[in-house]
Amino acid sequence: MKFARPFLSTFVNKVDAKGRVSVPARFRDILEAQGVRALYARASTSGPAIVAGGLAWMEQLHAEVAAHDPSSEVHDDFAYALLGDTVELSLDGEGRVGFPEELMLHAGLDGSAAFVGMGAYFEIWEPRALELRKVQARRATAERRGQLRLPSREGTK
Amino acid sequence: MKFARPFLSTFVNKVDAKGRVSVPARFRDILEAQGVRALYARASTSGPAIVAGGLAWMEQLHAEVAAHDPSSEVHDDFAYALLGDTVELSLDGEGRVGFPEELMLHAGLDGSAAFVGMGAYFEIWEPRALELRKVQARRATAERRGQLRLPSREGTK
DNA sequence: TTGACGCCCATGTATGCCCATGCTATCCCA
DNA sequence: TGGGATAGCATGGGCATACATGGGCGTCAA
Repeated sequence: MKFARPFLSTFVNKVDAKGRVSVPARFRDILEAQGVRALYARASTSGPAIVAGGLAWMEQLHAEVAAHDPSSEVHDDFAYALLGDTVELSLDGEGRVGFPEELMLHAGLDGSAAFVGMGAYFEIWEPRALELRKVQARRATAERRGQLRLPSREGTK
Repeated sequence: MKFARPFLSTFVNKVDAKGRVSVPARFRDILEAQGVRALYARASTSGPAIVAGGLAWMEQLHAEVAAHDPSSEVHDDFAYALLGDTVELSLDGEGRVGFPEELMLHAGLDGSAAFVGMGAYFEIWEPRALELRKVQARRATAERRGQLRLPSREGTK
């Protein structure tokens, strides 16, 4: 599979009265380059955030599930947790999506949403919560200096 | 074979007085794209649920059975369990199906039914029971992610 | 005759689709 | 170099449609 362009940077957009949010244009381009005007999203298991990605990311998850014996417990666990909880959201003509109530609550979204690129996928946070998380991440990263691994020629810039 | 659009997410619909349930529109689209306005269903062997899928899924099961020596016991076991207990249910004009009494009982359906996408197929659960199963699945998945680190990509986070 | 089932129509609500507006950053030209 | 023009993007709101749901009627089979 070809290497998809990574999701980068953070964008904060408003959530309107109808619960819609504009997906940052940069992210939109990446998503559409994968063939569909849609994104796939589910609640993060490690924090108050929504994890989302494009078709390529979704196919990876699907492949990961399909790689296991269909009659195994592992397969089912993965399927329920990864596929059963992931929703496909199509973008409207202006590039917006409406997250299900459940996801909005999980991320504590209210008024505005922060899209943060994570490479192959991205996350949506309540802006303040993300800021706190970032502070923590920067501190942890500073302590781990020298542990960064560059496997091959990653386009990390 | 081409990469089929996977069944994703979870939808909860009501079971009306006549025992009919609306198949989620998304699922319907996938089913119809496979050529028939019908779905194939049988009782799950691993829990109180109905396993269902479209023509593609059915053909895959059929192929699995046919791959075994017709005179072998494995072949017969698979045939009885996978094919013999599977029913073909056609959708009505509004995209609803009526599950046989036996399947309703097996899944403990009563009032409402949760359709959960599992990729190549999907399952129908009693909403509460599914939620419990999902909690367990998420926990198991989180633990496994700690163990087996996939080198090339992320997965969940 | 009496259900069971398939087929058809009705309705409220949620959803997607479409057009309009304003902001901003960039570019062009004087 | 300053000011105006322009295009891309985020945002708002109205409207049509799709969807889930409920109910009626006829047909076919025990």
